[in-house]
Amino acid sequence: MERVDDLQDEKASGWRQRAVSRSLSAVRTRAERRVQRLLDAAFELIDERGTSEFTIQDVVERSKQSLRGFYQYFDGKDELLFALLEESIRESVEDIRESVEPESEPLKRLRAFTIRLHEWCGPLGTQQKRGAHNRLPLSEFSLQLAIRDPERVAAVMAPISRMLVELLDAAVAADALRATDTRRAALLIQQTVMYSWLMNRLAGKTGVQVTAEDAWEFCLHGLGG
Amino acid sequence: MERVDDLQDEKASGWRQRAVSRSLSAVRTRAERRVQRLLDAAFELIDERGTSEFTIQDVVERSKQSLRGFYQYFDGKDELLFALLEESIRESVEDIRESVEPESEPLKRLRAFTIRLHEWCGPLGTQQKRGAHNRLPLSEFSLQLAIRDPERVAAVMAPISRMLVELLDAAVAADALRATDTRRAALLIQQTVMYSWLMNRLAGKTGVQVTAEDAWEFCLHGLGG
DNA sequence: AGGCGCTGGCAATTAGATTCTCATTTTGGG
DNA sequence: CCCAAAATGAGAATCTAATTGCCAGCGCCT
Repeated sequence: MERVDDLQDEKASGWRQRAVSRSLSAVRTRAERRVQRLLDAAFELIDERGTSEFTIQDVVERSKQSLRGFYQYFDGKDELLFALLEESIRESVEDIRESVEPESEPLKRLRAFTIRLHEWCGPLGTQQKRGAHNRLPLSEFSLQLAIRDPERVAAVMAPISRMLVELLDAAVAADALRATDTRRAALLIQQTVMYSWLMNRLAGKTGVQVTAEDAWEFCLHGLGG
Repeated sequence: MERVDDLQDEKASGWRQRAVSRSLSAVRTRAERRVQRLLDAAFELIDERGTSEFTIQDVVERSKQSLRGFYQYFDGKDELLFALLEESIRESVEDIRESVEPESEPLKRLRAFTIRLHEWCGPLGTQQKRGAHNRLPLSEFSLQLAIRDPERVAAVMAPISRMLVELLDAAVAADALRATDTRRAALLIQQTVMYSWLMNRLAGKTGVQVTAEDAWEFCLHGLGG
């Protein structure tokens, strides 16, 4: 399905481009629309049901496609999930970057990153952002996927990890923080921030909750700030 | 492995009661032996395969029971999983307590707790403990179960949480630590320590790993020690 | 026009969990 | 020791959801 003469053109930037041949532009357009519909349908289901447990059938029906079609584009359910996760992380990275940019001091930048990331991973606060998706279900499956395919998840989350390491390096360089290994520090921060919703859920009705601020304070001092 | 009979009198754990309460005292002994066999078989499978993904069939065959029998004692697979988790946590609490007792200073006690808990939740180190089970698969479970039934998991982990809060309260009382809310602090510590194996797995081959020591330092400073 | 890949619609297959049925065995009471 | 009720064992049947297979149109490219 891939033609040699297509490869000499501009460098493709994402999986979307590489996935479909350009010589068959009409087919490609159709295919992309199709894939997009599947993704949209899946997102809708997640938002509506507040859970990541939909069936392929649901997705197919909602998107008015056929099972046959689904398996034409995705090797299986996991592939769909990864695609959703990738898409979602793309959005969040963009959003977080916007949130970090206006700050100039290394520590404030790091703080902005932390707080925003926390918001992205947890349940929607009272202040719903634009037409953003309900991200909790996605966090849930990132957890499940991390258990059965950690490398894949790591790859998908790489953009976030990279940004975090950069911010940490900057902070260390500016002497605002001391950390022997920023990558290790990044792991600790990610864990604390991205999955605090899990512990909050476990805490349940006891009323104790770890807020974005709490998480930030904990990380900051934890790294000796 | 045949240490079941003496449980008849002492206070049985939650799942044990639930599982056996249906049949009354006479059959009880037999029933308990049966339940125990199922649990042993499940533990064996987990240890051998290093994963928590066995089928009920496997368990039934290994324990020389029948499906009928399995469902007589457990309402479903989740019940079995919870039973295993409960059992495993019982062991760990015991072990952690032994590890904490010899220490007298509040901070050292807290440290002992943290380090030991970390060892319990992660992959087996080079120093295998007694006939201890491979606990990583169980940690994986606990994570999955925490996603679909958080309250239940919270209940099962309560003994650990309680111990931690006590240690924290003691440390705060001794002025060795300042924390506005020890329960919140407990959540953060649990999260950092119990699930660092997940992040380590995500870090994968990059070589960066969070050790028990790292986790402890992070928590200690994070809480302002 | 003709061929071929893309598609829709569906039946078939697979894997596991959970239930059901029936023949046997065990238990408790007389 | 004998019987009715409860407990079991074996294995078939049912169910859910994912994944594949099959076949007949349809539209695009040459």
